[in-house]
Amino acid sequence: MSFYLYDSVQKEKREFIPLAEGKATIYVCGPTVYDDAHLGHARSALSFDILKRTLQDLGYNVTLAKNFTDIDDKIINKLATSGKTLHELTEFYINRYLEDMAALGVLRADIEPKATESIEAIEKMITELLESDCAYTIENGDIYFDTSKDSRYGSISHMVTDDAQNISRIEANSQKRNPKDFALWKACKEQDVCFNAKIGQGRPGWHIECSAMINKFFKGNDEYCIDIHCGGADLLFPHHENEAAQTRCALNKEIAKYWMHNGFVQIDGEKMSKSLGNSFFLKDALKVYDGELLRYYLISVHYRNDFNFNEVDLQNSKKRLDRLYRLKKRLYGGKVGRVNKAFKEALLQAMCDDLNSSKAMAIVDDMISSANEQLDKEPKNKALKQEILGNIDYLCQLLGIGCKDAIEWFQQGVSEEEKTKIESLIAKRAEAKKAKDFESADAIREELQNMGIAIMDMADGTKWEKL
RNA sequence: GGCGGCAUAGCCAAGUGGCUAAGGCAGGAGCCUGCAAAGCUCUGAUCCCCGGUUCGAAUCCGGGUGCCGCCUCCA
Repeated sequence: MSFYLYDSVQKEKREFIPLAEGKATIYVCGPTVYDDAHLGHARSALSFDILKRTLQDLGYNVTLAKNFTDIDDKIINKLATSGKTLHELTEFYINRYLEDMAALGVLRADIEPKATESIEAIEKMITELLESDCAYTIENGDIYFDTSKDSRYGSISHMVTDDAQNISRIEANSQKRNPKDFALWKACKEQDVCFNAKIGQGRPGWHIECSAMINKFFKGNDEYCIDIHCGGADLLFPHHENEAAQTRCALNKEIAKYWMHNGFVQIDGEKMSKSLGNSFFLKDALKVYDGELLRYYLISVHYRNDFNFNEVDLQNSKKRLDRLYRLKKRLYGGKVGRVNKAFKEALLQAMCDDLNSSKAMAIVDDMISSANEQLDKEPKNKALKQEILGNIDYLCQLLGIGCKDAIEWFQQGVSEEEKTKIESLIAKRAEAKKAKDFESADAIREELQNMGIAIMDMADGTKWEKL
């Protein structure tokens, strides 16, 4: 089965043909670690997590790198008030990021490079750029990239290079050769964090990190460094344009063969930003909602579309995901068999079409309905039960959905004490039912309802769920 | 000012030239149930507007309207 992805540079779906047969190299632009991760970080991480899972399922040996930008203006600003060292501060947020991603079921990257641990590679690349006159040093010691030296500058984002037409908000800097030139290295100034380097004491600019780290960790071939370069839609310009330019000038090849960009997350139809006061930290969302539910909700919309996060749709997703767990609960404790071939093919086929997770989820819904229907007809069919559990198992592997324990899923946030009480009320109700005292039975059901517990009488006894 | 994206039933959301426009939530009907719940079945849209191309368009082209993003740090 071939994998097709929408290349956001060529603006069309392209068949994935890797640089090296059987291997896939992916680089995802990760977070700048000066604060907790928000829903946008989650969306990006999830988009490329399902990319990795799909390629793995197709048999590719996938190497995914996701960087941490751990030196940057915002981090330095935060340092002043935090009382921490740079390393303490960034480690703190890196760990919190990783915790959140784990809760969402995002697989750990194979390589997690940090800018501060790649100074040598960065310095080497800047030196090469200086030697070929693609970079220049200004009076204060800052080193800039000369965008005019790259004839293909603009080919990634398709932004026009004629600055007369482009009312840019780029600060005028008389020492820059071209308005679009950007800093590769920022020379040490007061109260700055500095690294010792032959190119002068200072710290790297944002764009050079990614280019240097990709070159450090991936060999690529004569034409490209890696297969797929991923990131948020906002990174296309200038970040990815600049990455590509540096790599062309320093290494004489393209940084990536394919580019993928995920769409934005809005909150209730508005852009998420601190100034609007609607920043939605994952940590806060995870206090209220299960990580797998957030995952399910966030991948229910195709990764390239914008995503409008809101409570109503999230609750809709909860109900939808509950259906899957009810099916899993129905087969609780059973042996997990092999996945149904047609189901697997259909799911994978959907994912191979530029990660159509939305379609994949519709296929899952169909599987759930038909499984319930068959189970109604043949409640004792062991092979059937095993296959359904096999399907759910595969779903967990491919999409990271349906991985949790089905009983626990419906009992989240219920204490042991409450559970005992619920069980005893259910036992009481069973007695009342047996004695045909439906009035008492219904009263107990209402009492449970008021506790936020829904019950359902099944063939093998009464089951309950936390609403 | 430059560049780009989106507009599908009450809501969310697939589909990008051709069989009955996926799927979910909400709503309606039925089966099941002591009654419910859960589960199953049935039930809903000429695809923002106007032109054009085509035997045929939600899907392609042109023009509107509306929303959003990038051009400054941003996933």
